[in-house]
Amino acid sequence: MSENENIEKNESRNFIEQIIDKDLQEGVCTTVHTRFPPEPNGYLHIGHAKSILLNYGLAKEYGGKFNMRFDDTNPTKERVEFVESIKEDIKWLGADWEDRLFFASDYFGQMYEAAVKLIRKGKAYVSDLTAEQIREYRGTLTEAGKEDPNCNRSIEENLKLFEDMKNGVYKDGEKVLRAKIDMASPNMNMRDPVIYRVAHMTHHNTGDQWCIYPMYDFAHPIEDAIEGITHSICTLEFEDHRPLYDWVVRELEYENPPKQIEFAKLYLTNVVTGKRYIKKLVEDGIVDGWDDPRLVSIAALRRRGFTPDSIQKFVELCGVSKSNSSVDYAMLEYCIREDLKLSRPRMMAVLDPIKLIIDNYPEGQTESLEVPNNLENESLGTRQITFSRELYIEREDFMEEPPKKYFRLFPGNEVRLMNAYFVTCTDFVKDENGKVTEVHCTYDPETKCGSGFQGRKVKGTIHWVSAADAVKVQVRLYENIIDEEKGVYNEDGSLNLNPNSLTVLTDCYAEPALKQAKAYDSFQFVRQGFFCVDAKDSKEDALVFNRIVSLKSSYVLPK
RNA sequence: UGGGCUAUCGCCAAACGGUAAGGCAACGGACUCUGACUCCGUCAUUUCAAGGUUCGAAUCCUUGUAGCCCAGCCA
Repeated sequence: MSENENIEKNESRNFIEQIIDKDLQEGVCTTVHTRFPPEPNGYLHIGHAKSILLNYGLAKEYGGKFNMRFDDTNPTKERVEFVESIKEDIKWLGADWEDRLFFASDYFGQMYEAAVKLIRKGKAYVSDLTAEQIREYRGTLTEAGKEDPNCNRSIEENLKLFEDMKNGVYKDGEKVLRAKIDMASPNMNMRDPVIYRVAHMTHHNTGDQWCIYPMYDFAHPIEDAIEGITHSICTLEFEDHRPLYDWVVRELEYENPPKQIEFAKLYLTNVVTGKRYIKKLVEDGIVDGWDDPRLVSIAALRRRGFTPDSIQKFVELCGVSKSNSSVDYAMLEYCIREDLKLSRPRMMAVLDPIKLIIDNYPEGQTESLEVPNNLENESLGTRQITFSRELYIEREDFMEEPPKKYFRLFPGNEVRLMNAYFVTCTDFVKDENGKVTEVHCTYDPETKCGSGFQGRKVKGTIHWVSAADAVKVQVRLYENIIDEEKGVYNEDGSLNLNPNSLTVLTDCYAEPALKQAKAYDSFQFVRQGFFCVDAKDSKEDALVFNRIVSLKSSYVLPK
């Protein structure tokens, strides 16, 4: 049992694992069966990933099962488009529901029967009250509610009325079925909650078969019980609903009652997940869709270049608890760097080019150099790159008047061109605006990479691409979409946006091997960061790279 | 101010009456054909506060304080 192994390894177990351990030990259950139950009313984001991976991970850890279930009990909000995108995202994350893909709507018949059972037990009644009246009768946080005038209808009358509801006799809102619990409960959820409402609406799954739909609080425990879910894991805001969840399970007399456990949602600092905010960002043209790489929807993370493994690792690192918290975005960055560091080729690309001319390198001459794709991972093999007289280097790798501790190119200084030769800066050219347009240098043929040259050392190594061979690409740099200084929201409730969240560089040069790159392929651009071919905008002859994350750096260029 | 929940390092998070793990971030230093990586070191005498019980308290008790959630025919 992996469960015992974990205990022996003395790994600290989160509070949910501790509950499950205890349940297993005490025979409350003999297996573990979890589920991820989204309503198909939007796109999944990083917060959902935590829930998905938690539920899936628990099932795997205990040798149990994991179900995929769409909680589609409210046709006004749900669309097939979302069920498809959700399935795609979950598969991509790696959570495998095998053959257990379910819909709450598959159980509408059983839910109807369950409601009838409650009526027969005198535990539910049909109410004529309007929505406003129900609200008034409910009381407030500090005052008890009042009895519904219909709460003492006979069982026969309730049965008839409920059947009429089902048969379309009533218009939307005209009648509801309420559970008969306690109008004076300090828990608002227990004040005779509505469990069925009339809604003449076409359902994405059941079409026009039903005109009454169960409410979440009634439907969810039934769904869990039918599927044999042992541990129904949800987020903190449902804590107050647990007494109702337990009430439904008890009144319906399920044999192996599922247990609801609540955990704290995952929040990331300075990100936007609210549907209405993202909708506005899309409408305002600030982002180019729900999968804009600055967003944290699963689709956006995928497009940005995050990997399922990096997200899995991130979720693990965050842990599971009951305290509301907000995890630093840096933790996510750490996880993706960890994943790509050894697994991706390290290529050279110049994002802000300036020409470097090697005056003592013969005009027209080129040479091919074999370079490893990843010095720390030999299995990635090698590739050929072309060296020539005219190269591009980063503009910030040259300074006319360098500050202290500047190891790069400046007049008289020698640096290493990565994978090639040492060069010494001899001169530079400026245009009429004083902008440097080219840098001149000489190279030392003895210092060739791989020659074993030990004569002297240089402090700086810079990257480059051969001007004649380079492929011109577009690179998009991202920053937090939120301006970190002042937090996510402005005083008026609008988003506090970072105006520099997107930088598009159209004049970048990459080494020719990158021409082969396909959508979602990712690389390290040496000294720059990790980059991923944009799946939406990149074309074979017009490559677009997203910067997934920069490399860490302890050096800041003085400005 | 009715009910429910939560407070442990800048950010996550262990510890379950036996003397504050770990990770991220940060900061030193070593190494380096990436100012990266790696390595080594530093980073809570104290757990929201104040009292109390105990040989011993982050853990138990008392009284406070702060934050989150609940008055949908949403989930």
